[in-house]
Amino acid sequence: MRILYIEDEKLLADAVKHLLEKSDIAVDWTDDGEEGLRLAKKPLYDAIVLDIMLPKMSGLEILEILRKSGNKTPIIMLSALSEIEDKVKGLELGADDYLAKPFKTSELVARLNALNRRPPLREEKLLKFADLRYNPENRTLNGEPLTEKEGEIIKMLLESKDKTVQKDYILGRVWGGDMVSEDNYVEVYVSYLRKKLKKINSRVIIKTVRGLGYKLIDPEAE
Amino acid sequence: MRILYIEDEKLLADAVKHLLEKSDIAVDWTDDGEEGLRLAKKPLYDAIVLDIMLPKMSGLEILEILRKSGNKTPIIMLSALSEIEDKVKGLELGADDYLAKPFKTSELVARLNALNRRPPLREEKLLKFADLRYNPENRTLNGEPLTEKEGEIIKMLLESKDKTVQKDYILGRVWGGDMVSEDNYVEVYVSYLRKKLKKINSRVIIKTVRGLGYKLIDPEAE
DNA sequence: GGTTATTTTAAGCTAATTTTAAGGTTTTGT
DNA sequence: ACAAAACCTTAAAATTAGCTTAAAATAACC
Repeated sequence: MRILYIEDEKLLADAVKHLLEKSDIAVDWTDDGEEGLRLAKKPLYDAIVLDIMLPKMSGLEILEILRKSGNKTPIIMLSALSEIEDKVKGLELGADDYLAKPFKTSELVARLNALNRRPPLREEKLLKFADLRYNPENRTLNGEPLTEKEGEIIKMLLESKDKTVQKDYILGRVWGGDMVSEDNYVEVYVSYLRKKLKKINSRVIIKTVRGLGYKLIDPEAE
Repeated sequence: MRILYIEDEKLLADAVKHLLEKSDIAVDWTDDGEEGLRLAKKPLYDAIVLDIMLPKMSGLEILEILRKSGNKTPIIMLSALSEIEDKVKGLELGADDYLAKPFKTSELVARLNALNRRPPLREEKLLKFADLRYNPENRTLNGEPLTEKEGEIIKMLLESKDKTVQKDYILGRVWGGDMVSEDNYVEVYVSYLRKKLKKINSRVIIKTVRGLGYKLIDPEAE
């Protein structure tokens, strides 16, 4: 197991690092919040141990930024016993566990192991509309695999529910900005998507809004 | 039931042996760590009761050697109440239970019986999916030995069950963070893994999700 | 220090996806 | 109704991602 340890008390950090390494846990340590955040973004760690009081950038800030960017690495917060408020805040922001200082290293080891025994609990973020379920994780629409462009487009349509998505907007988002504006790209892929909707027997149709773009329609609604 | 009891306090050992035998538990006793290890390797015992403080070789060492060699005999650790660190370490190394000295023999009897009623806790460390069993302890997939990288990758796939694991994520975790991004590493090893899946006649296939990563599929599910 | 196992590098190959292009259909304005 | 514009569909060509192998480099082992 490899963890990132962000802590500004060097003496404590050294001791903890040493003890964790005896328990076969590799530790990368930094005393700097910004540096910590940079490292934390790499998909390298099984867990992050995060002190709340840090120079430059507080542990809570780091936690918040990571979670908002979709990072789901298990995080254990550390802080002085008094800072109860922080505990609540931390767990709210998506920390996985909390340990008050001073703590026994064995306790930390036990919690790290506990965290990593259970699989990382990332929630399913399925996009839904009528009888459609799009899973961006593996790019499947009701089980049917989509290509990258197909996926991008259906995602935009699903995110807008039954609002119209402009063709130019799709073009810009899916094919970089400086396209030699080829509306036909979008048309080709909408055509492919319609074929796949038929294939999976969905009742949803992609309606063309002439001059504007496309929108999803559920004929059974209304 | 027959157990191996490794304990250097002869007086205590005699008493415990006597009492256990009255509860219909056969006891082989040794006061020597090395001798104990030799005996423990025989597939002869339903359980091993292991004192931590031993001459020549500590109980934790014995435990570690046994578990690393794949031995799954249930083990109960004994130690003085104070040695809390040892408790954590012991359970981590794969001990099945822990008893602080001094203890009541009836308590030991109860725990031995409990251990032999439930299947060895060890099982849970195996990663399973369909007909696959991966043992990270000795890095074998249904008995077939894997290399380190192969093991890391199959572990990640197994931990994610049938979710897609991104190629970049694998790259980051298996080959350090700042790689000269070589997707081909992952491709080569996935290829090796597929060869091994065929070799062990598993029905599981590693499906490619183009542009994203890989996931395990059990064709017999669905 | 030599042998074996593992990892990295590289290259040719295959298959999937994307782009291009052309001909057909529908809609809209006059 | 007719022409023009917008859109649809399809298939082929082009491109890209991924697969597989084998050889070279490195690490592990005795």
